[in-house]
Amino acid sequence: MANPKTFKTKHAGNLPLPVFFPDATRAVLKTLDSVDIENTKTPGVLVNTYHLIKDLGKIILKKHAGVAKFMSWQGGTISDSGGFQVMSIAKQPGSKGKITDEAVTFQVPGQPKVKLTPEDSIAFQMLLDTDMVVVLDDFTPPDASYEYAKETVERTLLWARRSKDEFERICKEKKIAQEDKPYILGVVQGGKYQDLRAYCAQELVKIGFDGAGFGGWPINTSGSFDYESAQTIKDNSPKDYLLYGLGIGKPHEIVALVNMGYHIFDCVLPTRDARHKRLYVYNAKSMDEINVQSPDFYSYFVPDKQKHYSSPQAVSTACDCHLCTNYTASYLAHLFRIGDHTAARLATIHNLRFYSILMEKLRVR
RNA sequence: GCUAGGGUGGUGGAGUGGUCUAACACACGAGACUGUAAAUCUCGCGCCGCAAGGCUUCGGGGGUUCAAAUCCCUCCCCUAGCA
Repeated sequence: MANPKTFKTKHAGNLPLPVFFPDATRAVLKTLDSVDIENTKTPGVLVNTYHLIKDLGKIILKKHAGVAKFMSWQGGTISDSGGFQVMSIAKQPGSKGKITDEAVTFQVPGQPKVKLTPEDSIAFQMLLDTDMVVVLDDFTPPDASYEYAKETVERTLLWARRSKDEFERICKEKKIAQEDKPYILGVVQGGKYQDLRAYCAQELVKIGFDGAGFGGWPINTSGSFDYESAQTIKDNSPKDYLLYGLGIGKPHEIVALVNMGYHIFDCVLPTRDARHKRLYVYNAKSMDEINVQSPDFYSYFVPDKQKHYSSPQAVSTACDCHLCTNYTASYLAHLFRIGDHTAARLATIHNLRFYSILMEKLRVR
């Protein structure tokens, strides 16, 4: 039982770990197409069960042999279960969403009501034909009481067992060979309560998964990153487990978790920040000088500032992305100021390349 | 030169006697964003001050009034039309 070194994919072979998969929630990475994503040396993307079940539907998917082919994507894919939407939609104050042991119901005004059971989520993810499927989980809110956190853990475990059963049932029904099965990930809830985290992780191991996800909100109520829970999950997982920081995170947080032994990450930050005019830049003059283990290895660069209006420099000389090799910071500032969508595209490309460089640097340790 | 309409903050533009540092918007500045209901949201934006608060503004000058961006006189400037 050795530490995993690669992530097996259907379309891109074995990807060296660790990996960061940005979020193409609705089978598109906002502002980019699949060729753009590939050019940022991004190895894979995450898609979302709740959003695709609502927007895409099973019938369309069946004609396209999986979401990767549908979006003409050559890299790896992971599907999220809809577990995050249990928190971001169903548990929002005023939401008409409902969570029971049987299922979660999402209701966003103006959008179709979606009811999702753990079995539905797995079945749809198998239809998406991704390289890793994730069990539906009951998200522990960051401010949850011990009693409520325990309730979410128990429901998460209940759903995990049902998800695993459904997974095996479908694999058998479709006669999927052992080596062709996608990875299936259990998700650890429990919030800040370490005994609940440990219990949840241990029970998931008994059910039998390929890896464990650090679930819930990774930032505690005082605003700092919850490394303690990450460590507890690591300590209660088998050596050969894939460890996945769900929705994580900022570059220095990823570095810390990779150092801890985590392998897989996804996050909206690089793409959303890019659209919000925040670019990540290495504090280095060239790619070779980047040292991601140093405390302040990166900074934010906000192009839409008067001081950059006439800058003839590239955003970063330590970056080989489409933006940095072809355009000046001044031109990017101009595109943002006039509100042209090309600005968001170029910034997104840049931030994705920042993250792919980060993971490259973390691989050659 | 005559006639008419105008001159308000970094910009566009409200306001036509008191509750005006002056709506709203843009621009500018600061911040947030973590398994995407987010190409979004929050805050600031005359000057001094941490704040309470104080001070100064509506082309220039003068006047009327308890009170003027708002009314009157005059000068300067802009736009359109006519000479």
